[in-house]
Amino acid sequence: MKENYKLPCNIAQTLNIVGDRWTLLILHEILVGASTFNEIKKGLTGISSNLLSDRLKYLEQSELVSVSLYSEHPPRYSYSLTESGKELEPVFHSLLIWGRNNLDKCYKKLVHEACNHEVEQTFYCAHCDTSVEEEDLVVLPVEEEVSSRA
Amino acid sequence: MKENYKLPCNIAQTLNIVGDRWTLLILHEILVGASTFNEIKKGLTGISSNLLSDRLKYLEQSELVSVSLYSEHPPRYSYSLTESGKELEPVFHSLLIWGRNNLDKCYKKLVHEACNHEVEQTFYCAHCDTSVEEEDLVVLPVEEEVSSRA
DNA sequence: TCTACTAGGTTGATTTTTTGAACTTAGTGT
DNA sequence: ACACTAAGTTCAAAAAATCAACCTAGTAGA
Repeated sequence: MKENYKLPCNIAQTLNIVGDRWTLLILHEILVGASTFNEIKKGLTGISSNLLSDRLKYLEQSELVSVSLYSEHPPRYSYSLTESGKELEPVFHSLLIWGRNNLDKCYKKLVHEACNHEVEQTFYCAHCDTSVEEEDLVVLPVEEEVSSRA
Repeated sequence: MKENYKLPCNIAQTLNIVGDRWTLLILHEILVGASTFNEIKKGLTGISSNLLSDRLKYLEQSELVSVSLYSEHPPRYSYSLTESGKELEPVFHSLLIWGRNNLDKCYKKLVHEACNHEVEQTFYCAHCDTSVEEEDLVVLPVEEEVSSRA
């Protein structure tokens, strides 16, 4: 396995998997419905076949994408996201919202289906059953889960 | 300006700014407190001086980072995030949470400071004053804001 | 049957990015 | 005077991405 960033940080390690050029966009394309090689390629103007092919292989190996052969003769493949892949949705949403608020030209917005109004991101603490603001969050080291169970 | 991805998509356009190798990690490093060139460089094992220098210039030009000369003689600069830069915090949080749930080896977790329990991401609709689940969200095109004000 | 076309890629050359190491300039500390 | 730090710059080499052409297998039409 390649090891781009050698930093003891979730973000760096996550970016080692999804941070390469085109990778997040490929995953997003599959998330929004593209399922065959050419559908993905058509959705991503400018990507080359060999790169898409390489990335799909890497993503399959990383278990973010699963591939199924839906026709043996001729061979036809269908790409879909695994659970891990689907869990990237909040990442896409946060990038979309950032773009909405900060890009000169933005294309999409994220709305509450029921009322058609735009939403914000927040955090929820299941333990306190309350919503938590950015400023009440802390990033803590994970120490092999010793103390958190005691 | 460079134009990597030519796609009509917030995510692609956002990644045109922050999607280059090392860029998100540089922003994150500044977010968590690094302020001088060498502090940033020390936090990011493996980055080379010229790349860090290039990225900082690009980020300044993109108005995600602001630079101030805090000593004229010798010249010493201090880097900090602009409002746009700080708004990337939810992106970092969502990457951190993804890593927490999906990496083999993870280093950090995001907790509610008051109770020390981990939080989840949700969305909040100000109009309905309610929290909205992933499945009740839709991505809609932004059309020069004609209909949404009427 | 011949031709064109689609899906799903592979191959190889060229170009662009990154890395890596050395060097610079200006000042500090001993 | 000498070593050392901050904040970079310069240039060569290596790695990654782009681009265009090619390939295999099948399908559709004339």
